[in-house]
Amino acid sequence: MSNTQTTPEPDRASKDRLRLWLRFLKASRTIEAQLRENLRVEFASTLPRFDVMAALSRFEEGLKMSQLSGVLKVSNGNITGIVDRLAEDGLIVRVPVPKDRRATLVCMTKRGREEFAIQAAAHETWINEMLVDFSAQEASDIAIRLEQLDLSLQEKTP
Amino acid sequence: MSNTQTTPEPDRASKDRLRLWLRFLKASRTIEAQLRENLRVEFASTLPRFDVMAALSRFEEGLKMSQLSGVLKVSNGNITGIVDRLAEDGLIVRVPVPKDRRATLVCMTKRGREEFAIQAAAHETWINEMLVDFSAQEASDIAIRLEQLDLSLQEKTP
DNA sequence: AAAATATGTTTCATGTATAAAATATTTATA
DNA sequence: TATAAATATTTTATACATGAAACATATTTT
Repeated sequence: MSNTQTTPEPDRASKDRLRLWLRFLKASRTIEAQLRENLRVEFASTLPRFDVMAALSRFEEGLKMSQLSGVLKVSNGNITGIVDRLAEDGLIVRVPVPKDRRATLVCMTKRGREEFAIQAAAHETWINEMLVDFSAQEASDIAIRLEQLDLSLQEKTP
Repeated sequence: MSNTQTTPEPDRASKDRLRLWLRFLKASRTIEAQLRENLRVEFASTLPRFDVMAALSRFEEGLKMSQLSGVLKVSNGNITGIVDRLAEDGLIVRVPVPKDRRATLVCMTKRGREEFAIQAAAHETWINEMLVDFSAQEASDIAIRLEQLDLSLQEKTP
């Protein structure tokens, strides 16, 4: 007999993990696509714009550009354009940082906060409808499992 | 007493589902970012290119542009550019469809198949390492659960 | 204080991504 | 058989997304 213990089992687990990832990716993309569509149709907005507003809404005192890209884990250059457009729309403002003329602080405007409250409520409703098959318990269980996963992934790439 | 049964429980489940989605998205983005980085560094390629090759490798006889965008669930116009570049690199070819001069069939070249085999093996290894915390059983269980989710999502938006 | 270095942001080149309009061709209809 | 409707793809305009280079400003070193 050939490799009865070393090769078959690792290979099996590897295939199952790959399958898990493919399903994971598919579900994630389906939900994201629906959210994008909803944001576009209902609010003439996009997911990146929503993400930036969501991040800012959690920091009343505002965030610097680099903090924003850090929190959202997107590149620095990317944030510039999104912030430009949100500022044009009067939803956020760039405020100079007193002690550091390199940096700018990005804050929500009153209109931005009002607008985001509306969009966030709609967003939660959309998610709730899409994930209605998951009970509160199951949702909570998997969320915890994913949190562990994310922690282990962070350790691998610091 | 006020809403003891109708409001509190649905609200609780809604919050848990939202939390699940946020964790889901975060994990998905972390893994995707790592895959993108790996593809870029190891093969000077990208995830969309890999996706197109993966789709074509499952259809020996090739796919039409519209079938390709259907399988990958991305827009028609998007596929054009990706296929352009893969064709320039000699990994795929556009073949005219005999009976229909509007359509073109996209097929892998021999070089494309060889290259994809290498990349797919590396891809499986990367995923296996990232998801090593999941046993074969757990991976399989969640994969099935996600398959059900995706089915229910397809029903909602046909 | 001048020079080197580090930090914060934007700009640049390139590659996805979308929806909508344009183009080309096929098929159905009148 | 014209012409209308349907199908297949590309083009266009706009918005993300990245990494790298350019800039501006702060901080540290000598």
